[in-house]
Amino acid sequence: MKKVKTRDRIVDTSLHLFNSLGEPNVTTLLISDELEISPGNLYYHFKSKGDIVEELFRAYEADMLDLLAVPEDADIPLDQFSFFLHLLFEGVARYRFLYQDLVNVLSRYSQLQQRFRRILKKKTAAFQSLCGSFQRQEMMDIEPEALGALCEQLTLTVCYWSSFDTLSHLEDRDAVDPGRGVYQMLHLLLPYLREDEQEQVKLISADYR
Amino acid sequence: MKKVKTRDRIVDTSLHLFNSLGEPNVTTLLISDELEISPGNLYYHFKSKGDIVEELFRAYEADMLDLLAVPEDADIPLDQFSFFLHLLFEGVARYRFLYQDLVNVLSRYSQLQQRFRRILKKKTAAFQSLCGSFQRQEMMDIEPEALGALCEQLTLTVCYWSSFDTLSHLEDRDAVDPGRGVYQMLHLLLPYLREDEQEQVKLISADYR
DNA sequence: GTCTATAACGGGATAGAC
DNA sequence: GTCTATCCCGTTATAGAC
Repeated sequence: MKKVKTRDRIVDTSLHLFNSLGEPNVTTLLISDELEISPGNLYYHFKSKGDIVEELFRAYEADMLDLLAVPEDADIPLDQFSFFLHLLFEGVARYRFLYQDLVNVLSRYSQLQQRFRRILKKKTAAFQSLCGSFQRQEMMDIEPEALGALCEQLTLTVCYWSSFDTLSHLEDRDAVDPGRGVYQMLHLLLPYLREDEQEQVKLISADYR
Repeated sequence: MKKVKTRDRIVDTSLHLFNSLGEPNVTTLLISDELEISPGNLYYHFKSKGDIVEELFRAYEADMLDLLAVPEDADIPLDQFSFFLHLLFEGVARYRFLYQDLVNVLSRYSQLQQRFRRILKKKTAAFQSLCGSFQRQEMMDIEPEALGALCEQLTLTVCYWSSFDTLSHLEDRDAVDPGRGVYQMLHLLLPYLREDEQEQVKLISADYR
């Protein structure tokens, strides 16, 4: 029964507040209030608000780089792919505050820009390699040009789907369902799959509906 | 040679600054500075910064509602459709500050939320009707479920493409090219079109590449 | 490690002269 | 309509006691 360190509580609470209220709307005072500690105490652990954001970003970055290390020439089956999508959406949803006010956040913490872009590139590259795997397995048939557009579209959707979904369908910003995102992603892929695989994806995606 | 009214200059300059720096980063002082008028003068014309945003939003809303009034049962040819997309992207790009920090902006100017959502719905509905037209003309073949996913995807892309594109490819936030967005949209539609129409879209989209 | 108090700053907005 | 001066407030961050 170890006591949770204050530093860690600050990180957790900040993430939660950032996600539900938007990072710009969360003041250091609000964070310390929520934790029932003094503002001074918060600044003992982090020398600035930016440092909290930085720490959260580092965690996001680590999660993503880990997840996106897709083996270049493995045969990925469709169900494993949809599991991958699921993890991807969960990872993004966990740090959705980054996406909700992207331009603002990246402009105020400019050291994150490059790193963010690097992750974006990795996402597109991962989709390229996954589609490559599908093509080698003869599960997919797509022209090179359409492939480029598709992979960009998949990346866009990973980034923005949850914001879009929240905006257009829900009030409660704390309720996030990665499922609908996965469903949408699978539907992007669908038209380029062979008959059998289309059926398989329809079955998988029915669960996510 | 009529002199441009200060009020209008405030609106124009604000829009420009909002778009290139992000609305939260633009202070009323910066706006008045840029115009070489006093802050007090700005507040003579608008009683708050929010009122400037409100006015800009009203213009965006009017543009969109006008554009999205798609005739329900007309036969829309593909080239007209791509022209429509072009206008749509231009309209969004002109007010892109709204999208760049959407959650933040809508949370601070909450009276815009409903109206924003209404426009979003209209966009999806417009795509539904356009696809309906394509189906009636036997240019398109798509199952009802895939159609729903497609129209949501088109709406998502209209909203976020330009932010995404700027983020992933460009440094200069003032340079916006609606073409790449149109290209991406056409590629979403492509797999559901009949042979002949696919060729036609490929030709159209080649211009936008 | 944690607190209280407060400094320092910036941004939105107003008052009142011209 | 436009200006200058100023107020008010919220937010970040620090100093120094406990």
